[in-house]
Amino acid sequence: MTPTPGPGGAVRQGSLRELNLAVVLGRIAAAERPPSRADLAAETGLTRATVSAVVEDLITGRLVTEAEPAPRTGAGRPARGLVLAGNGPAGLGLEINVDYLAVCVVDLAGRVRHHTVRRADLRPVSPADALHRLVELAGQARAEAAAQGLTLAGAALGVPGLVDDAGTVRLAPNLGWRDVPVPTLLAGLPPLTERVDGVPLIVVDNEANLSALGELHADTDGPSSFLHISGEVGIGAGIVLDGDLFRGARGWSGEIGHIPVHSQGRSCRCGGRGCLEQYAGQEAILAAAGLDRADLPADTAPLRLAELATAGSADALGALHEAGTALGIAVASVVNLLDLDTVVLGGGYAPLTPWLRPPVLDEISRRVLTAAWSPVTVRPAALGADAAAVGAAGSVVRRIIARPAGWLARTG
Amino acid sequence: MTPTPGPGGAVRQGSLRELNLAVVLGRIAAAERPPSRADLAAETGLTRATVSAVVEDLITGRLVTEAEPAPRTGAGRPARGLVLAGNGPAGLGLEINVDYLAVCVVDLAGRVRHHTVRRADLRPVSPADALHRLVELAGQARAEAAAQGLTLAGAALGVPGLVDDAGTVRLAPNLGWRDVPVPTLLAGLPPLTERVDGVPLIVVDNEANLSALGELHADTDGPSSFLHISGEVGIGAGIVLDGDLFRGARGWSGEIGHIPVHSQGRSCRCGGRGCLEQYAGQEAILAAAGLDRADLPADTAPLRLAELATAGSADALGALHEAGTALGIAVASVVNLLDLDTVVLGGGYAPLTPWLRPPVLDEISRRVLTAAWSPVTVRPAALGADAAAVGAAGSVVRRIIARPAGWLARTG
DNA sequence: GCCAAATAATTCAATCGCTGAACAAATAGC
DNA sequence: GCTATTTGTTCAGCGATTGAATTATTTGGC
Repeated sequence: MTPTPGPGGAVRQGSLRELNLAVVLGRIAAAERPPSRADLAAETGLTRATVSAVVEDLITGRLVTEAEPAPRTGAGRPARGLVLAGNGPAGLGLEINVDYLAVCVVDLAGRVRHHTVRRADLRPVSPADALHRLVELAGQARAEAAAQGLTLAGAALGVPGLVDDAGTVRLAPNLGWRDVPVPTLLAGLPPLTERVDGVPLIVVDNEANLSALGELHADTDGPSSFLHISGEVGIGAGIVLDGDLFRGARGWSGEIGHIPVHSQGRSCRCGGRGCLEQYAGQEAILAAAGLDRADLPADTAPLRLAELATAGSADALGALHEAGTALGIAVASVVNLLDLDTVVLGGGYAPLTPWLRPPVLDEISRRVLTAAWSPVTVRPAALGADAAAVGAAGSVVRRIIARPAGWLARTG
Repeated sequence: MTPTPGPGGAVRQGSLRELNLAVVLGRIAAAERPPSRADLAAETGLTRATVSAVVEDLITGRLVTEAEPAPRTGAGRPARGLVLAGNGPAGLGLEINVDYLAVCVVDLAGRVRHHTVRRADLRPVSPADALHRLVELAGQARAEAAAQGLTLAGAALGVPGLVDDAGTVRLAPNLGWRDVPVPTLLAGLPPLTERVDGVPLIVVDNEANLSALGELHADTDGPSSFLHISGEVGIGAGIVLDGDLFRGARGWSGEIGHIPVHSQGRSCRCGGRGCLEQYAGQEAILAAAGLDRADLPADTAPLRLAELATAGSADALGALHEAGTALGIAVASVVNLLDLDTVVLGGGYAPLTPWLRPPVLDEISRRVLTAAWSPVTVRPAALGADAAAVGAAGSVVRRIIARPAGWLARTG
């Protein structure tokens, strides 16, 4: 959210306009109903004159448009409502996962304008090949966006693994990737090689992080600080603090899967014992429920489990209780450490929330000292399985809203 | 660090100067050697003319002074170095702990200008009485500060417990406090009742948080993101991210003492089992080392343990190893979650670092996946036992440096 | 149906703070 | 003693915000 001033942090004369562009646009984006220029002036403390000038810049830059049906209130000249433009810049979101590729386009207002999921087992496919297929989908998405009058302002790619600052995937165990230099592999493959505002068009990030951002985006009046847990084969968490993703010193935050929950329990491939993943990872739950993982694709497993649990299968219920307890122990540690009041169960956990929530809440109320004063909410994610793609596209849009000056400078 | 613009986040004409005052003052505070106006202009990108104007404001506001011995380099007119003033505003730091009261005064440059510790067992003393004694010490500190030409610009009080936004101590188990409304009790007790800049003069915060801030303050060229762990009777952690204390949704972050490390282990008063505190808390370590807690005051216990360990006592070494392992398990979870690269052992842990560090590092390298690529540093805190008081005073000073306009508006 | 009150948005001179260039100050080296 | 060099200040110019006045557009009362 913090707009970046000039080099060295100093605020130049021109930064003033840049900052106010961001403030006004941010208000328009966050508003419940389309605000008028006068509303914005009252909210921000700026003069109506200034707001008018700022809004004019935003309108000519295709970031904002006037809403036709102005909200009427009483006497006086009717206000003209301002909304985020639906024909300006848009974000391209990409996702590579174990058994599908996803691409989507999200406009400034957060609406998903295009969405494609292509199922394919990507484990036997080489990284270069997988990226090649993805670029093909991206090309279609770009054409579709153009047809809708949108201009892609950037792209973000989510992968289920650790990504460093340069965009190299250091390790994606479930995909079998190791030290894959995504930007290099994408070089020469249009349409993702351009640069926008000095920044490469494409940003690579962890899937769990982007899913958390997607949640923030999807539920705009939800809390701005929460823990989002993606339950896939591995377990990843995205930490959103004050409306911003917390990435850690090197962008590797949220590795929650190896928090020890049963210290003398099953040994884990990480070298520790009793890691969360051994009890609440997808394979562990399926095994405990007596299901064979080979029988069903990873993305249908949670739904199958939910069916069984609804039908009253003792094995399934027991497996979910055990998983929920383990999850609760880990979540309690996180809540104690960060004092968050909302936990979102995402990815494969979302459809299982009815069964996971009770044991999770149970462990929290037992272990979190402050839970007595202010309760912790545990709820399912608003977005579905491919939240990461939507979150990726949303992160692009988000950056434009936080710093509109960069976009405006491009178009002139 | 982020200076607060006007209401609604808007940047008014005058905010420009406010922001640049903060930028320039921040640079002077962070510089290795006294920078000249020209240096600041080069660093920040502002004009020398602007920097001169800003610096003039800072000098007349007694925040900055010109250093006499200017650092010479080559030809040309000699620069005049700028340093934080030693005769301007200062922060008052207060601490109430189980067996002592502490008061200190820290000037803008971070120098401790006054420091008093009064030993007393405060468990049998009523909160009102304890605060009364503290106010007495604060009065002496204020007189002392005035004698040195300093003006107290605010005060912060650290307590070993949970504090809410209003400054009420919700729970301080080791002190026996529950729902103690500190600001109310202090009302009517000068010299801590005034208001500065609309904010009450005194701020109450958790001791572990303030100790972490003290560490940030004491080691200015250290990293700006770290985990600071205070090992007292309870175990508290302060999380510093990017030079700012992370407080959580309600200010109750850092409750690390009840992370489960041995799930089927000793049952804890919190209701869980195998909590960290049961293995690495001061009482647990002493018991494991075969020492009777009643024999020695809490604040000398760590030193006694260090003596025994140095002398090669098998009991002491075993106790420290067990504590270090438990601590390592918990710290590994935190590092996995937040991706921090530095862990500071503070409070009672500081003198025990030589024995705690190896098992902690051992658990980290075993459990933290990313530790292979970038190692985690574990080191003792720079400040001693009453780091909280210094950190409290430092937090006051820190606020002035981050937002000098407030102070300047007071003095005119 | 017409006028007054009310609210929204724009226009314009004034002002505040930064910029850029010219200038004064102070020192090292030749 | 003179020149090159760097620091810090002065001053006109300019961009962005401000505040008041003006225009635009509707509701409500007579």
